[in-house]
Amino acid sequence: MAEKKSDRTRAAILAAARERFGADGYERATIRAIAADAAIDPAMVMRYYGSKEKLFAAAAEFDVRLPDLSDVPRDQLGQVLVRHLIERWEEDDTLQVLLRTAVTNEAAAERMRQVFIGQLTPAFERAAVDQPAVRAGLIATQALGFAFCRYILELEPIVALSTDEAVAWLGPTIARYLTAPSPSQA
Amino acid sequence: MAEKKSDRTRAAILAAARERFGADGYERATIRAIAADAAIDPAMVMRYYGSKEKLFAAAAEFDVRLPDLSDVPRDQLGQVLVRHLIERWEEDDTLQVLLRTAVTNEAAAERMRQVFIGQLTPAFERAAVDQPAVRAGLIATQALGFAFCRYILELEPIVALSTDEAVAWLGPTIARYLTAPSPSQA
DNA sequence: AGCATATGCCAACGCCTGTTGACTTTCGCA
DNA sequence: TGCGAAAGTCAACAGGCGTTGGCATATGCT
Repeated sequence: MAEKKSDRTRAAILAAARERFGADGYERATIRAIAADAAIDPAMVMRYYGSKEKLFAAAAEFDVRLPDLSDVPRDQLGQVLVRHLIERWEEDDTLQVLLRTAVTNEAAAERMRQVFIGQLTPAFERAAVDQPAVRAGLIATQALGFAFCRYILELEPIVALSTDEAVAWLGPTIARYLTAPSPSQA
Repeated sequence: MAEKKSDRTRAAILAAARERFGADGYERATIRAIAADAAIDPAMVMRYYGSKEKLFAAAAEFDVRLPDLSDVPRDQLGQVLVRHLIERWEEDDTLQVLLRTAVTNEAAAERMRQVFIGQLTPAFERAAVDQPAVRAGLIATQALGFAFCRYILELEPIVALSTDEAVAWLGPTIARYLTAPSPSQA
């Protein structure tokens, strides 16, 4: 009885929900379509998750899983961080869900803020970085912009980049946002 | 008869449409709400613009209006470009409309691609920049990411930046994307 | 003034949405 | 084998949507 019958249905619903929310955004992803993908009745979605909003909340759970940065050499911080973010991005489509929905859904926006400010800032504090909030914000602009162009807009030159090329291009940017003295020039 | 009565209604509809599309995104911005904002009947919107899609197409017209970059000193390119983009952003909310809608609306996404690849790339070509497409794409990631965090997500540390501070932070990034040799470090 | 045309309003349509409640089937345990 | 609960099905609801066509009003020209 460790695995009940209903658990698999719940999981199927959640997987379908993530796919639809990620592909269509919050409003265009309908309960009916999600249910059809999971091959069950729309009413089951309501029984298991209560409402579309609660289903979304469950589908948008995310942890950026930052590694410990305090023992990384200062001059490799950018590369390490960028590589982690990009790889985290591609192994888990939840961030694509958030990106696609945060634009019109306040709950998604709040969760995104929580990830990028609430999780990045304290990690930077622990790594003894000054002005951790501003730096977290700046890094968010580059990381989210990259994801937006690569996965949502699908700009050809950005889609074409390999992970290594992307790391090589973005690494120095992230590094500078992380370590450069306040408003600086080049 | 240079200015007919209907022209003002058309303009009122377009202004209301821009506001709603920019605030709510494509699907949540309803014809009825736009018409209410413009203080006219929903049927008028159809009469003047034919359909919601065509209204959107009219509301999302945008030109990035890049200045001529060929006579700007190489070491000021980043600052100049960033300042232009940010100021262009804030004087015209059409880009916010695009940003809010490109996520779920293919027409908006296509227009955004046209702006950032179709307008940036040839300008870089004229300024004798090598690999203009990749560089345009990279600059798009940083510019759009900044706008996304500042105007859509409203991340506090990014919202709090003044224009000058933003230029100081992003300028070197854009400059590097514009001039650094291919995949580089530092 | 009188008429044609431009402008605007109203009511309704067909469709799709999230959500609900009642009903049927399946399963696990005594 | 029975019985109760869990799991799944079905049809319908109320409301919002884009869109349409018919009708009233205002406008401008002769």
